[in-house]
Amino acid sequence: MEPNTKHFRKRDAILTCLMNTDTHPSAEMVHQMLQQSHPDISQATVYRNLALFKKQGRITSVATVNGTERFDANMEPHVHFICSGCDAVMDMHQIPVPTQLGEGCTGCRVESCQLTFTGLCSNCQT
Amino acid sequence: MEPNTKHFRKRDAILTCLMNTDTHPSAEMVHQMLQQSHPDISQATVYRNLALFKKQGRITSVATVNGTERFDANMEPHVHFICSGCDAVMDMHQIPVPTQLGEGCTGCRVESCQLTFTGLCSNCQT
DNA sequence: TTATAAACGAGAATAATTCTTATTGACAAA
DNA sequence: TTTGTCAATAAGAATTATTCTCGTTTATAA
Repeated sequence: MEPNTKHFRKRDAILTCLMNTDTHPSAEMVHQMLQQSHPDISQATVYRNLALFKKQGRITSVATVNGTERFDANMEPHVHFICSGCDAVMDMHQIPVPTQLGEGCTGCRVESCQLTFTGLCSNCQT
Repeated sequence: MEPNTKHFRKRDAILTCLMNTDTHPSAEMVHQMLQQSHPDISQATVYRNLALFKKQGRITSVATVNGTERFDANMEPHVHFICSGCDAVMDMHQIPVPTQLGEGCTGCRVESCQLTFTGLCSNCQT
C-alpha cells in the first residue's frame, strides 16, 4: 500500500478542498476544483459527501445564490457578503453575529443564525 | 364591463395574495392559494410574476427552504425564523436588523441584509 | 485470502424553475 | 364596430440543480 500522499479517499479530498478555500463553493465548483487531483471523481460523489458532511455538522450551507447552494467548512459563526454582480460569497469577519432571539420570542429553540449582506463588491461597481 | 370584483388581473391577484399572508409562501404555495379564485392560473404565470415583482423590488425572497424559494411582500427589513421541523418561515419583529457593514469592509456597497434564525418552533419541539 | 460493508461512477430520475410558442384579451386607431 | 398592436397568459417542453439506483470497486476485518 502506498503512503496516502495522493490516494487518500475522495471523501477526505472533498472536505479538505472545502477547508482550504474561502470562496464558499457550490457542489459543482468543488467538483471542478478536484479535477486535477482526482480526474475521475463524479458529481454524485461530491453531492453525496457534501450532504453527509452537512448532516454531520462538519460543514454548512451559507447561501443559495442563483439557485445553487454554497458551502462553507468554517463553522465559526460569521457574516457573509454576497455580490449580486459576480455571485461571490465573502466572509465579513469584522461584524459580530447575533446568537439568540430576544426573550419575547414565543418558545422557538434557536439552533443557528445567519447574517448575510447583499450588494456589489468593489470590482463589480463598474 | 363588470366591476373588477373577481376578474382583476392574475398578476394583481398574485401580489395581493402575497401581501395578505405572513406565511412566506413558495411559488407552488401561491399557486395553491389562488386555485379557488383563479382555478385556471398556471404555475408559469406565478413563477413569472413573482420573478417580475422581485426585479421591481416589490417583493423579496427571504429564504430557500429545502430547495424551494420563499417570498415576502413585506419589504420592511425584519428578522425571520425558519423551523427545520415544519419548514415554517416566521417573522420576528422584536429584533432589530443591522443595515450596514462596518467601516472596515473593503468597498462593498450594501443593498440589503438578511438576518435569519433556524431551529425548532414550539410545535415541533415534540 | 475471503467475506462484508462502505465508497464510488455512471447515468437515470426527480424537483424546481425557466423558456417557447401559440393563443387570448385589452385598448387604441380607423 | 372592425382591425392592429402589444402585453398577458396557458400549456407543456426544456433546463438546471440535485438525488437516487444499481452494479462495481475498494477498504477492512476475520
